[in-house]
Amino acid sequence: MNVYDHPDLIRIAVDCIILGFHEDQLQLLVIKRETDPHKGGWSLMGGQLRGEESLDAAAARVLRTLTGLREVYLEQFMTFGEVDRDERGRIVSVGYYALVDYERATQRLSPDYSAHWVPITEIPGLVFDHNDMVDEALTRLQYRATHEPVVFDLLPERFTLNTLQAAYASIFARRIDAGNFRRRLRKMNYLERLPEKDVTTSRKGSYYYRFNPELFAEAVEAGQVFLLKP
Amino acid sequence: MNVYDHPDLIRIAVDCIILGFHEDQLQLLVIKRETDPHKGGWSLMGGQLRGEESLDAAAARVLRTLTGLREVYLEQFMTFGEVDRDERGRIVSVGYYALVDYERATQRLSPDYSAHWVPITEIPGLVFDHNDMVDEALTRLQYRATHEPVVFDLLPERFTLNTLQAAYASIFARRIDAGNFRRRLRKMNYLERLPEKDVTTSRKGSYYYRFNPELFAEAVEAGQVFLLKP
DNA sequence: ACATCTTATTGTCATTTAGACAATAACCTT
DNA sequence: AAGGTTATTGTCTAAATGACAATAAGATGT
Repeated sequence: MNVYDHPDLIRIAVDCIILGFHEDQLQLLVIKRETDPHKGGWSLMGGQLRGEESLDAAAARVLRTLTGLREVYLEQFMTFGEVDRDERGRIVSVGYYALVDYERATQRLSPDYSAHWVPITEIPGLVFDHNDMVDEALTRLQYRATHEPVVFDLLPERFTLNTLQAAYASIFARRIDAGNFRRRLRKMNYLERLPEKDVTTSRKGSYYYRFNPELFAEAVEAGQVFLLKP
Repeated sequence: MNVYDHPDLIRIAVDCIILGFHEDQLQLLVIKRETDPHKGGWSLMGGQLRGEESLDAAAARVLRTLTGLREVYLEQFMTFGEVDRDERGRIVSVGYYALVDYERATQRLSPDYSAHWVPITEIPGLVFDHNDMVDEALTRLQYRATHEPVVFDLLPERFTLNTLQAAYASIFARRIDAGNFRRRLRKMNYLERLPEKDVTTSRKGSYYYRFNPELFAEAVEAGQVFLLKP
């Protein structure tokens, strides 16, 4: 049976705002539409919900199809249901955003969708209501990043505090005072300083750090909350 | 055509967490199911999404059907899509919560659904995943109430600061220091003190206040933000 | 009439946090 | 050894927070 045989039925889709961090900038992964309408237009990666999978599973599948990644941070943020949002018919779309490691995602990227990373400051016009989706996703990310340790999902296992600062600066689109930022970080004893240094950016080099989930769980257990304003 | 003829198709519904404020307590409006499954069980008010209406419109319709109210604060907070969340078949449900004036809603309440208010501290077992929905809605309300002036939608036009404090206390399920709370309120010049007093609770009586949306708009224009932590 | 009670309302104070900025430290280059 | 660059820590002021005390405004009872 083809869903197009029943035009009065409403279909459900899932769209993914896939975010990475590269060159001190938050980056969005977009694909190029292969079919009409809007053939050749920039689009988010999405897919129709299947009968046997949950919404979360559908979002994970869509993400996996494009990037090959599993076990990625995915958060549902909003569902879009305007009647005319998609000229192909009535499609309600559940929006998810994903936080991925840029390098890992780029390595395994499927060649089937003409995917490209675009810096968050230069998002092009996207098809349908996808620009609205991106805006909503970023708003939610800003909230989440201040209350939960999700930024680390954007970074590789080892990162410098400068990189962390740059990630926050990009998420909130504002400059951050390094001194004050580090003062707050110093209270988080689940940030482990590693012996190695990154010497690519300066002669002095800056220490690598690592987010320790076990230590964080202990801190939460002890009543400590993650709070990192920009 | 009957949707049941196509079991592999997924239906979309909208469920409303309708909240009011009464006797110093946040209250939830629940209905009694008239049909199986779970006939006689407590449920949220919901309804299926129609082809010609948006999600927001569907939520407004569902709310209006039960309470007769229009122009109510409604916010979509989460969509629920577990495969087995509803034994009637595959139904994805978009959750909205509504903030209503308890008295107004109670007056116009439809008699068709055996609706009842239950205090938020004594939510009974609800059908399907409706208890999860309520939890999520309250979490979102807590966030929204600290960042936007939505509490006033729960109160009548005129209210005392004690009532306002009680509303916050109930939303956040914790006691609030009256002195500190009022100090923060004093900075909000869009809270108009009226000449009348409420003398039902004390001999001294406490002034009625009113939220002035125009003044608030001006304050926002001037860069002021609403922020009211519990 | 006056002390008294209850509740509303404002004030005080110690502690913490935010934001701007200066000072030091580490390390490489010349 | 000097100088330059960046990482890292420290200082200081203003503002916010939280706990609590103090005052004010009526009405009531004697």
